[in-house]
Amino acid sequence: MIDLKRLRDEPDFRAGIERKRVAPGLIDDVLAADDARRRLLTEVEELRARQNAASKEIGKAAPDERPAKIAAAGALKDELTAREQVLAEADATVRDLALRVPNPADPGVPSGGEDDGVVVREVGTLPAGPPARDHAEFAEALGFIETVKAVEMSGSRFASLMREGVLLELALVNWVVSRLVAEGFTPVVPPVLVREQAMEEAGFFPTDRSQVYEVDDGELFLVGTSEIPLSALHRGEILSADALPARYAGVSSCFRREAGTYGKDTTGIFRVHQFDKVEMFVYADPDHSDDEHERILALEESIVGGLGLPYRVVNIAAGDLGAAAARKYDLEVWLPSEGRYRELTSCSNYRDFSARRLGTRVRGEGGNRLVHTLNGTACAVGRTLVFLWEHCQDGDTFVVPDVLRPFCGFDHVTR
RNA sequence: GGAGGGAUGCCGGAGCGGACGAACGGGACGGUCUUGAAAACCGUUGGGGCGCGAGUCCCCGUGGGUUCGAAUCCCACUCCCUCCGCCA
Repeated sequence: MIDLKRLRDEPDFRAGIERKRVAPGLIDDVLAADDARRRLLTEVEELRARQNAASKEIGKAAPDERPAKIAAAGALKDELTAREQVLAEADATVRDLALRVPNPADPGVPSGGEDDGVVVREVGTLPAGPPARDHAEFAEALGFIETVKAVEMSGSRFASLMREGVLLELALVNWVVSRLVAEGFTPVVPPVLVREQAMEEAGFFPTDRSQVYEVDDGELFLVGTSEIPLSALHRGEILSADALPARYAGVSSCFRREAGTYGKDTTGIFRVHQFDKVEMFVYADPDHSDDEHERILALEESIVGGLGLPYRVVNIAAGDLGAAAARKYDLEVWLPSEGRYRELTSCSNYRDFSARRLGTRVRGEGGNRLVHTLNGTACAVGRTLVFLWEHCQDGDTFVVPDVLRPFCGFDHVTR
């Protein structure tokens, strides 16, 4: 959620919001509603102060004076109750509006939408042409995935990973996690079922509710990313300054309904309802979150680059950032069968947007401040396999990238 | 799944419906003393909102309720503990 005080006081803050797609008038509506709310608040608090004082006197008063004083206090109370109701409505109005206001885009973020991201750099050499077989065909042929029975039992966008495909998945997870541990990340296998409250506090509800699977009559929800449980790790806490940065590496299955993607990426496992992912999540000191962001980006690059995949880094434009991110980089990898770059990983700086609802702060000299939170994909396993299967094959043979060989125990697969 | 007990500040632990944002102990921090340290002694020590400020309001697991007044009474929920049953 947004900082209303900054929205009120800092023109740049407002400008950053307006660079995202916001309903016209929303910002003015929030400000007006907040103004009304604060006026009511002052009024109610004055009434409360009088009511408190009146009640206190009753306690001290002589027994014969009490009935009159209780009557007077009762009258005050009725007035207070009425005003409190108006205040509660004003509160709700402000909250509803405020929740719709996105985090402002950073000054360094390009303006525009989906097509206006700026390519920061391109790394690696692109293959001359398309692969002998696309990832779906190749992986089916070599027995790495099974889709027919998976679709029969679970529906479209489900697949089984099989044989060496499984060993490759485990190798990827192992390699990536061990790298992150070496970088100071604490590995976590979190719950993938969470309560509605966790979804709300992580900022996924109500916006992305339609993308989420419900379980147990709506008691629990399957997470679409371990960002959700990782963000809950310090909810409501005031961390000591030396606890930051706190870096976590979540390993989990992720579940997404992929509503509204009918017809997109229908073959293979590029886009599925269930996949495994290693996710980075960092709680950072507000003064150093930009450094952390660059650090996460560098890690993502070294992982994708380490696998030998040609990629480019895109500085995502304001309109494409989503509500929470102030800045976001995507790593797009060349997909030979489509002859274009497709998103593999990304990393975002949420600043204090998410921490405000989570209530995660740092203890500091001049008072406690909200932490900044950042997240980034270390390895979206299934999709990484897609790229590897297209880049490291000749039609019948899959060649394992060097870095994974110690983790999977073979260097190629032929069928 | 059934039966009972509990949730208070960094920790432990009190708290007849009015004097409680909360005793007391421990810890931590600052100071005195000391060559240094320990001990002893003195002091400080929760969070949040609104307001230029004086100040004021809110928070004793969470959400409601009763009352002039709730940490204290009532209801619901969550979590923890004990016992029984079941179980990878």
